[in-house]
Amino acid sequence: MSTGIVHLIDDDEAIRDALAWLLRSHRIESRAWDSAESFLADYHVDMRGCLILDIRMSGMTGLELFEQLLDRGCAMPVIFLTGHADVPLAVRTVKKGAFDFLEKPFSDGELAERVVAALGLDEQNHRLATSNASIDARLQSLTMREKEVMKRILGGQYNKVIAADLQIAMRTVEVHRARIFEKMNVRSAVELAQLLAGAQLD
Amino acid sequence: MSTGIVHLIDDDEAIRDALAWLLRSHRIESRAWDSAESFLADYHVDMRGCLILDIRMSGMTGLELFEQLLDRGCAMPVIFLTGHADVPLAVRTVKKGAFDFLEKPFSDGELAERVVAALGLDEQNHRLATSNASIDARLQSLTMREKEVMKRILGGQYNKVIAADLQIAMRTVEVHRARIFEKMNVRSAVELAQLLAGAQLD
DNA sequence: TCCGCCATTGTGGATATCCACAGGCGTGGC
DNA sequence: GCCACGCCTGTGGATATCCACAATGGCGGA
Repeated sequence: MSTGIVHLIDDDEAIRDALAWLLRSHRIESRAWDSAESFLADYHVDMRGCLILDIRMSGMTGLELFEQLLDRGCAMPVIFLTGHADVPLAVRTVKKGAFDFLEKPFSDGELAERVVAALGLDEQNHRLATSNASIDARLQSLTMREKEVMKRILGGQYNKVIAADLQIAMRTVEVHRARIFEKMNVRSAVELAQLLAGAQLD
Repeated sequence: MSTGIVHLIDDDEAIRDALAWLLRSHRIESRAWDSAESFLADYHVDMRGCLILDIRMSGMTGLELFEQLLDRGCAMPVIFLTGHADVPLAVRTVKKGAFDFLEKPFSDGELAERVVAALGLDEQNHRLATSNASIDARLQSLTMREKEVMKRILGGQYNKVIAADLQIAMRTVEVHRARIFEKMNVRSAVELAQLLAGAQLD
């Protein structure tokens, strides 16, 4: 069960109503916004779901909104609606990370299918982000010295070598190592390497 | 210095000549093919460079060629040329991995810029593939038992636990472990984990 | 001034690993 | 029949790690 909804952003009320109705008939919850500005005013990075953007709106365009969202670290998938065939624009936008482009007119089923896929991707991104945030928090809890030791542990160095490298006693390295494993919630250097390898951190 | 060239695939001789001339004026080497079929007949997975495909050709189309190449594990970037604005098609193809779409008419500089970027990506992909192939070869050299032991080493298990798990002596695990490290060219479990984490294997 | 935390160093001892050497059994290929 | 290889087990011993406990000094905040 997804906790995301579809954000409908279009300055044309008739379009918003039609889209909301269409999605409702597929049991998909949505929220309508009459401008990019009003959406941005309420936007926060923890928002879930996906966006349906008309590419051309008065005021801030769909593209400008998309750029803003990228800048703010938004991970929600974005589906563009366009009535004008502009291949270079579509290609450029998709390569920048837009989820999809839909050219009007399109069938109800087609839109619903894309939306379902987009919400699925949002769910997946959310799980990944949650996992990464947990790992990142653990990393933030390490002291500077612990980070220096951890870097060398991950480089495959023995405690004796780390001690020589940092000009401290091997016993000190042993203490740091134990603290690092405790804070990162792992039991060995291998587990630590695997944990960080599976994460995509900032 | 890239060892890749630009493969020009178009059934229109005038287009091929014009493109070749344009690229030559930018000191970019190219090879022309008058059909998708003729290119495929000569294609092999070790080919380097990038492709410029006209999307509509008599016989096998550019799209059909692209699908064939994906099936054959081709990693060379593909730039599509099209005279017809078809947003859904362009979006679908780019999401499948096409490097770019260029709509006619386009400027010389624009094409050259895309080609240079595509050749750069090919270079990067090649380095990655070479590294992965080396790692894969080392993995292939492991015996079945060694693979079983390695899996558990990477899972963070101690030798004593692996021994109990596989119903063999701990000394046996020690021997396998040493052989694994020798074949994979690492000195510790951490190095092994890092090696495999950095690789994208089949 | 006191307290908590970080960084450091140490003792003692158990467990895990690495290295070298040695040998047996089963299987498949020549 | 012989040989090579994989898998297995073992001895001996050195090195690396983990765990528990203990202590000191510096620093920053209350």
